[in-house]
Parts: sequence; C-alpha cells; structure tokens
Amino acid sequence: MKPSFEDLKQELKIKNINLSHQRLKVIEFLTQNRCHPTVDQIFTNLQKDIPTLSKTTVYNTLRTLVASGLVRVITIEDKETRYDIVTENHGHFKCESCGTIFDFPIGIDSMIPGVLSKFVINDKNVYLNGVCPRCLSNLNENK
Amino acid sequence: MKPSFEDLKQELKIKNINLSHQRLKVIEFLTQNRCHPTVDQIFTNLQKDIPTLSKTTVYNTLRTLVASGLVRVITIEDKETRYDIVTENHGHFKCESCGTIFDFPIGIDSMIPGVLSKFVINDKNVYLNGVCPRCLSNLNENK
DNA sequence: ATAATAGTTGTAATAATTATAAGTTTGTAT
DNA sequence: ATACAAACTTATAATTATTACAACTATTAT
Repeated sequence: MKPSFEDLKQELKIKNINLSHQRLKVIEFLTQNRCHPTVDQIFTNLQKDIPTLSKTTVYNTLRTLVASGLVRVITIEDKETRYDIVTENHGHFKCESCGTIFDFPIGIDSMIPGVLSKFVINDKNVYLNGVCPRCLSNLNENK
Repeated sequence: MKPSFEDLKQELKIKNINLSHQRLKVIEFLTQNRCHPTVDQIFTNLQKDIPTLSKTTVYNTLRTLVASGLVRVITIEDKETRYDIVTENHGHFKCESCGTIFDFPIGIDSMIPGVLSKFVINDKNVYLNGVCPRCLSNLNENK
C-alpha cells in the first residue's frame, strides 16, 4: 500500500518531527514522484517552489526522514544515492541503458536462510541490474 | 566455490587482460581477504608491498576487474564502495554496530517474479542491514 | 633490440556530502 | 498577543571519494 501525503504528515506528527514547509515539500515530492530521485533531482525540482531552498536542507530533511523510517535509501548504483518512500516489500531493477529504476514485488523474508536466525535484520534490499524490455527492443530495431 | 588466486590468473589470461604486478597483487589481496574491502583498505595494505603504488592504480585495476566480471561492487552502504571476488550466489549482511559484512547463501533466481520475464538481468544483489549475534550479546552484557 | 601498446604514477579537477555558524521560523508559556 | 527557547534553514567552507590527465615506465610483438 502506497502511503499518501496525508498519511505521512500524520506519521511525522506521531514521531514528533516538526512539519516545516521544506520537509512537507520534500515528502510531497517523494509521494508524487515515485521515480527514486537523487538529492539533486529533489533539490532542483523544489527550487521552483522554494527559491531560497538550500541543498543542505534537502540533505538534512532526507536524513531525518530516513532515521524516522519513512524514507529508504537506495544504493543500487555506486555514486548516486536515491530515495524512496517506504512501501511494501519490493525490489529494484535498474536498466543499464536508460537508467530507469523499476519496482518489482518480492518476498524477501521467505528466503532468508537459517544461518541468519540469530541476526536482527532492520533493512532488506534486493537490487537487480540489466536491460529493460523497452531498451531491448530499441537495440533490436537498430540492428 | 571460491576461486583461487591461480584460477583468477587463468581467467585474466583468457580475457586478454595483462597480468601486471599491481593487478596480481590486488587480486591476491581480494582472494586472501574476503572481508569486502574498500579501495582505501586495499590501497593501504598493498602499499606495504609496493611502496610506489598509486591509489589511481587501485581504482583503475578494480574498474578493469569489475568490467571483466571477476570482481563485483558492493554498495550495501552509502558512501563506501566495497569489492568482492565474484563467487556463487550469496547475499551480504552488514552489522550496523561493528561494521562487519557477512556473506550468506541465497538463491535469488527462484524468487524473481514473472513481471521481470522480459528483462535481461546481468547482476543481482541482496543486502541486509541489522545487528550481528556477537554485537547483540555485547549489548546485553552491558545492560 | 626496438617500436608500439598498455599500465602506472602523481597531481589537479570534479562532485557528493558534511560541518559550521549565523539567521529564521516555530511552538509554548505567560 | 508577546517573548523566549528550541528547532530548522541557509550559505559558505571543509572534507572525502573519485576521475581526468599527462608524463613516465613496463611489457609485448616484431
């Protein structure tokens, strides 16, 4: 279930995190743009609404949201940290050709082996890399 | 099956990659230290053997080895890229307390859902974060 | 042996992120 | 409403990881 903007505002209140203008805008952006944006993408887009916005604020806000568990960090690729509103168990596929990141459903829990039974697991990520169907067909056309 | 140093030398020859002194040392280090080292750890350790070693060379070598498929990049944590000799399907668990990265066996293929049937998958990673048993028991002792 | 190619090195440049300190905003108690 | 304290934001500077580059060295094939 994808959490709505209102759900998230509620969550923040419960966790005692101030609902500043900038924070709300970051959350709003993440709920409306489920494309796993980078800090830079978030910053550039929000700047249109908030001309005085500082990139440090975007970093600070994301750190707060990640610590509170509302947002997750996606490090599918070296050298580009991305952010995602936390939703159900799902994995990420990154197309090496067009760069798009696709979500896909996956039940990770069932495959965690017994050797880890004494480990406390706080976060689970499944990352795949490859080429998406769209790029595959484009490659074929250009043959 | 963990590839030996000799196996890897053979692989390089087959792939037509020069067996320079520095490259061999990097591979040797990775086979003997399966702790998923960072560039900095590799560099610092090899410097003892090769005083003239440059960090650029470590970066270059790792790029070459990753491109050839002999080494994989581990981006389990933001801001610290790690490297691993490619072995069988396995996942990585990082302890948030002591920082150790543990390998664990996992069969990812069986859980990739049908929606991805038209995607070409080149690389698969499962990353878990949490606390390892050793750190858990230390935390309990200090109560 | 020699030329051509590939690899290495040190330095400089770039890019992402964090630290810091001053200025603003917000919430609370009066 | 007002004033105070705490929290948040901002801009700049500092730090860190990585890449670009050009000169130098080693290696390979003829």
